[in-house]
Amino acid sequence: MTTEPRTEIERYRPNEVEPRWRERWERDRLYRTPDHVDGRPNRYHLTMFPYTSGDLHAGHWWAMAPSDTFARYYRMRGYNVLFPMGFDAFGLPAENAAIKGGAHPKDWTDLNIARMRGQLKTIGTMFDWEREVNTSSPDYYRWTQWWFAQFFKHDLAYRKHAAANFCPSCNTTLANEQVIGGRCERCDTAVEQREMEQWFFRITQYADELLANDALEWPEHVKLMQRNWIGRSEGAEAAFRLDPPAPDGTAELRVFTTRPDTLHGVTFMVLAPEHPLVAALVTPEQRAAVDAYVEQTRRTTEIERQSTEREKTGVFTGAYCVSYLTGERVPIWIADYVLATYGTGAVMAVPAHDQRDFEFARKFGLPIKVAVSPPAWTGGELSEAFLGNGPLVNSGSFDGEPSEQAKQSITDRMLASNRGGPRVQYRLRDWLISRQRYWGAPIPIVHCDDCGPVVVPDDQLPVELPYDVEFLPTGQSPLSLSEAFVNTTCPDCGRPARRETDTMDTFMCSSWYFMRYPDPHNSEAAVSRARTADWLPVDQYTGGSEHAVMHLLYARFFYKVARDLGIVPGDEPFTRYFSQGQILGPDGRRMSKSRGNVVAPDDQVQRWGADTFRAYLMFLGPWDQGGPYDVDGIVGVSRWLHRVWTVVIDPPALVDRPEGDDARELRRLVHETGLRVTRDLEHFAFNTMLAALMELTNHLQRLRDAGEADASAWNEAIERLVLMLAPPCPHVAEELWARIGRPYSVHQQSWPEFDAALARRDTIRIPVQVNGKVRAHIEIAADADEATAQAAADADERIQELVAGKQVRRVVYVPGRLLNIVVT
RNA sequence: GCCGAAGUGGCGGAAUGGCAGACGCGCUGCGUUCAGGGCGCAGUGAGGUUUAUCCUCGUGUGAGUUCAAAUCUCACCUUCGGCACCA
Repeated sequence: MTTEPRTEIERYRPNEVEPRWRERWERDRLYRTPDHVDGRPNRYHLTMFPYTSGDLHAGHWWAMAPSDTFARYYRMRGYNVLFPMGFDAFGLPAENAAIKGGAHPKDWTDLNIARMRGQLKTIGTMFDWEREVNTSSPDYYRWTQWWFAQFFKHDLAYRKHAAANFCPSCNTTLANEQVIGGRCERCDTAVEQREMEQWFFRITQYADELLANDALEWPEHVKLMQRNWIGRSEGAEAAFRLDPPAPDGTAELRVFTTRPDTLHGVTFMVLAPEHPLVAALVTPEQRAAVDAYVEQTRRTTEIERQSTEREKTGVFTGAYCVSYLTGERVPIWIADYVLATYGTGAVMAVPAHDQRDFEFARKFGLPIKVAVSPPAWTGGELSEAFLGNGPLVNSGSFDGEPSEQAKQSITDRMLASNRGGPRVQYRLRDWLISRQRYWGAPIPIVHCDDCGPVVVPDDQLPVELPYDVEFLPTGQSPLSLSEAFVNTTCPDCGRPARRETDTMDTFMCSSWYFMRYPDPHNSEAAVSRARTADWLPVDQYTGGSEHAVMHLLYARFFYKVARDLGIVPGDEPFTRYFSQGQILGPDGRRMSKSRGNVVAPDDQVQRWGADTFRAYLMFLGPWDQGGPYDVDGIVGVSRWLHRVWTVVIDPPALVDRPEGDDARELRRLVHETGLRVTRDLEHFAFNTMLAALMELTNHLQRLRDAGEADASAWNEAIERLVLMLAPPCPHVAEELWARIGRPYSVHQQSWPEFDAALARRDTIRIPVQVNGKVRAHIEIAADADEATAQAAADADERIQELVAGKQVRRVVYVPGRLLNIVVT
């Protein structure tokens, strides 16, 4: 292949092009988003804001480059797209950095924000920085506190005792992350569970509504995970009479069961070791064993406890109870497979029909009594629990009833005698929002000896986080050491009172930030009705799959509360959600500094340019899957952009030959590519979108090397290529747009229209199969009918050979796809 | 353990019932005075021999449905995400 000698052309220099355009865009406020633009409908795109952990890493680019590409595409489609950014700035790492001897959490965080904002700008996103939010700023957390007050006023916040991890040596509460194998990560001391009074939000009140997520345009697996997390189950609550009554006077024990039909198979009861009745019920002889077991349970994580494969453990309390329905007296045990946080914290054990109860009964020699007959059961011993349905046996007057019916009739009987009744139970628990930490929004409550807990009035918010506070672990929330903070007066009665010293879970800050962007500087309201009506709900949310359950569930909860307050439209915050996978280090493991596998985006940008890095991240693979970052492959994308540069600024000789085969094929390919790119963009298939653009570029390169091309087809191809390049690679697209003499800015142009009729091929090549194996190919008209295809196949020598002397059983013709001849 | 997802060349991946391996990396060969992580052309899943527009095998493992399975069904294995105080 000989190439005509050419004069030296100007090279593509991303590090010259990119900063120049970013400065221009910023100077022109190109990405400022007004609340209304005539003729452009509003559309709200949102990508999860980052935690202010320090430097931006490749994962941030992985999250933001595709979502920016998507937002830019919609901007070109004629929408007024809001695409804001901010910082999730409260949290444990800031405090850890401070304790390690670094800066104050606020200084550390502010420094990180400044650095990250600068780095984020180098991605070349269309974020409207005039709407930035920072959850640790008093202007923001004032309103987080306002939210708490709303929950409090609407009886959605309450206090109760709850356990927290506590390190007796460091004298501080620990996050789950800080507990390694039951020990403190800093000093290796065994971690205890310490009970304290904490605040909860009644998310369970919205459980049924949160469960109804069918209509959301979210990935099905995310909706499924949320439904399983909420875990609705219907069953019954049943009361049992304590015999004798507990020394504290308690007369009944209540349990939740999904199998009231098996009530006659109950042979013992099991309480969670933390159950409040345990201390009262235990007999003196059993006390030592029970105390030891309770202590042991405190050191076991909930995940371990739920393992169905673990050897069952437990201790007899010495107490008994009697079933109101059967009159049978059964022993009461405690075991860690029963969780205090689910149901009533107690179960009626039916070893014949529950595998965990079965294993427990086997181990401790407790009786196993069949209440539902397995198929063809002859009264023998079971080798495992029978979980199915069947006719009741050993169940008195209920004998013979099918279990589905017996569930109802036994529940009815309990209800009639006021000994229980139907009950719906959720796996979802109320949301514990108290944190015994410094770097969070203070809970706006004042404790008054006379008035009890009083919420701080709105006009006294924010309750400011004091700067000068000792964070060293003292066994108390750091805020409790600040006399100036703690001592106040009761907003109701004016007498001396003490402030709440716990702060709020940072998930609260991130549960409403998307409602703030529409009016981020409003000093009169957290969210203003007028602006939320303009923008909410979010049309497209994107973010990491690790947030698929908790963050998204909390945000939906907040939104429903906001709806009930009348401040947002609709019932759901995120109409569409796309969950991206996680980018891993080159070694296939999660990027972390300690592993030394962090891909620093700044280095990549310095070396290759932001557009190349953006495109490479999108080219790596499907966005919802994530995967390892292969450092070497980026050169391919770099080469591609250099090729694009070359074909645009140094075209072949342009001639007037619009009806030539080359021109027709180029035009066809441009429209085919455009349709592929458009479809792929709308499906978040950025990798195949870029592959399609590469194919078009390669074709243009071949035409360029051939020396000449039809002017109209070439110019149309180049213009559309640059327009399609604008969302994924905004800088180089802007530069090339200017170089082909088009008016600034490419980002204010419309997405081109592509025509399926122009993209169609006249003739196609399809495979001919014999018995499902490809044996030949035929060239036929794209819309050929079966007879035509059959005739073309019959004309093929190989097909003739393979079919000769055989019986044709069937011919399958899929137009445009294949012809399959089935012979015997 | 429970809930969810994913397993395809040396590597990232494409194909979502219809030609497995698009696009790219890497590698091999050829060409090019190519100093700026060059450029162009050809080849590149494994095996076979009659070297072809050929044959056989091949998408984690095992079974099944279908004219046709990477794709659907069942069972299993492995890896990843979440499990309520990391965010």
